[in-house]
Amino acid sequence: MARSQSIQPSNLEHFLDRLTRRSVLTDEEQKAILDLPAYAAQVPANRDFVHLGERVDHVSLVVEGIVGRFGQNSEGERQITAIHLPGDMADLHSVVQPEGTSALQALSTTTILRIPHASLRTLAARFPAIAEAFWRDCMVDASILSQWVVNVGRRDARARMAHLLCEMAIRCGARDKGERQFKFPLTQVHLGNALGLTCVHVNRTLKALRDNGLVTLRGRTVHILDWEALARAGDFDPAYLHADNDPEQRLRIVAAA
Amino acid sequence: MARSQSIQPSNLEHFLDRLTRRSVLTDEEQKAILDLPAYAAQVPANRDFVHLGERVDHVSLVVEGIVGRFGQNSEGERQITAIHLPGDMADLHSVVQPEGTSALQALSTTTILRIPHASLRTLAARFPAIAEAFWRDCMVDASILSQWVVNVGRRDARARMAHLLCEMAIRCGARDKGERQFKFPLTQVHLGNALGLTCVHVNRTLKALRDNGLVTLRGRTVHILDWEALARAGDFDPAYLHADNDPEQRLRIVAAA
DNA sequence: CGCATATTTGATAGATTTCAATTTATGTGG
DNA sequence: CCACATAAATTGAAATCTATCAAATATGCG
Repeated sequence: MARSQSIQPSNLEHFLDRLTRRSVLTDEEQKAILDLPAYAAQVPANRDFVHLGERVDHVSLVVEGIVGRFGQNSEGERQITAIHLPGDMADLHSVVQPEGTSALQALSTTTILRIPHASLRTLAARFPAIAEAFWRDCMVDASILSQWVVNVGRRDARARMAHLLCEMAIRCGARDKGERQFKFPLTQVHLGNALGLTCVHVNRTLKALRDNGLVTLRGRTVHILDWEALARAGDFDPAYLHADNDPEQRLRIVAAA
Repeated sequence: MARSQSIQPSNLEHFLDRLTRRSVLTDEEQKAILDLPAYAAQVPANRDFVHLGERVDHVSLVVEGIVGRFGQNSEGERQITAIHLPGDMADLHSVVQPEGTSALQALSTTTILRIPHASLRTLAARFPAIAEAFWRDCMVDASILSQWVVNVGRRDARARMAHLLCEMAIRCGARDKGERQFKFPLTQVHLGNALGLTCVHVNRTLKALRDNGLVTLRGRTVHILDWEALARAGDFDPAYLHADNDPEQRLRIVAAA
């Protein structure tokens, strides 16, 4: 089982960055977030650390590695519904809705920070602007989820794969022009679970993309050889990620104290 | 174009019901919600009333009819990502994230109430518990969306259809034992857009379900002939709808004023 | 080095789409 | 209430995409 230990909350900074990219928080509010109690845990690849139907009393912040949120059908076949990278709260929604209807799985060796609901709720109650930032953060995830449905429902295997790789490139911060590369340690089984495909077909789809000179996936890293072509193949428009760091776009409903 | 007029906010009661089924609100908070300004509009079937990429300054509450939220691929093929019934706020998320990445379409002749973001934000800022209830409501939608991915990604056409019809039966309140029926005025094209199938295959799938004595869809109403068998065929577990009306399960983080 | 896991490939079956046509409902004006 | 126009539902045949099954090869890890 995953072991826990109390640590300094310095890794909360990454999460705070994520929040302040889209929401406006005062220094006091930001400090309050950094002061949250957090308990680190190592999770080996392919381990489920939140199970289907489990009611949790904490959220899981991804510090290192990759986490998949998933549901499954009656035959136990998994469908990954979200991929969470370092800095993401994998289940922030559980703060207001702790009865879980999906589960969390480490897709690679992962470090998470567990943060008690109780602490987050105290914070949200004391600082309405933090509750607002949490809400907004959940809505960004929902926006991504919504595109996920479009991807799985209305694109063929090639376009699905291209779209996912484009999304991951942006979210992993690989935004340089020309050749981009980023670490992405998923197996082809994981990719199949994410895209609603079998791993055999994932393999063939990747081969086709590789043969076309669009992208290679070797070992644990993705090399994007032709970003324009990949984005076209995947019908990719990054607007839904709300990743542009424009301070003008940041919102705050609640007045500062 | 849809015409607007100011009306009494009595139709907000249905929305308030939806909120208080899962959140705890004081009388004052409830009254504040009912006092929201609202502008009614009629929308004919198949009209888009929020367009892709549009930035809205109001939310749309469904009063009558059925609304679909959708995205689309580069060829304009639509994928419905959520179906909203009377009492649902189709885009409550836009309060904290107004840049839209999906659009709204009337799936049948529909009446909506437009409620300005400004009013909702004032309310959320003044009553943190209302912001919390809004957040929670959005999370219920996200939970449904998550299952939608599982449905489209990991079930065949028959199971997909069965699952959707089960979900709609519950959400339409058709919970009587034995034969259930409910109004569901979608065309087979709409069903295809919801399920990631062509309308031709929708037709064949419905025929198969009908021939098996599970369900019929005639005119604008669904008759469920064998609920158990349909739920089994659709691999349906209603937990994700969070529809059980157990007062014990209602949450409130924020202290009452 | 050797086992376990992951990737790759081939052949075949099955599911879904596409294209095209026909039939059936639905609504509207006379 | 009927005739008409339109939208929706239905059906068939062929093409395409994806899954399934089975096996071989590669890779990583202790």
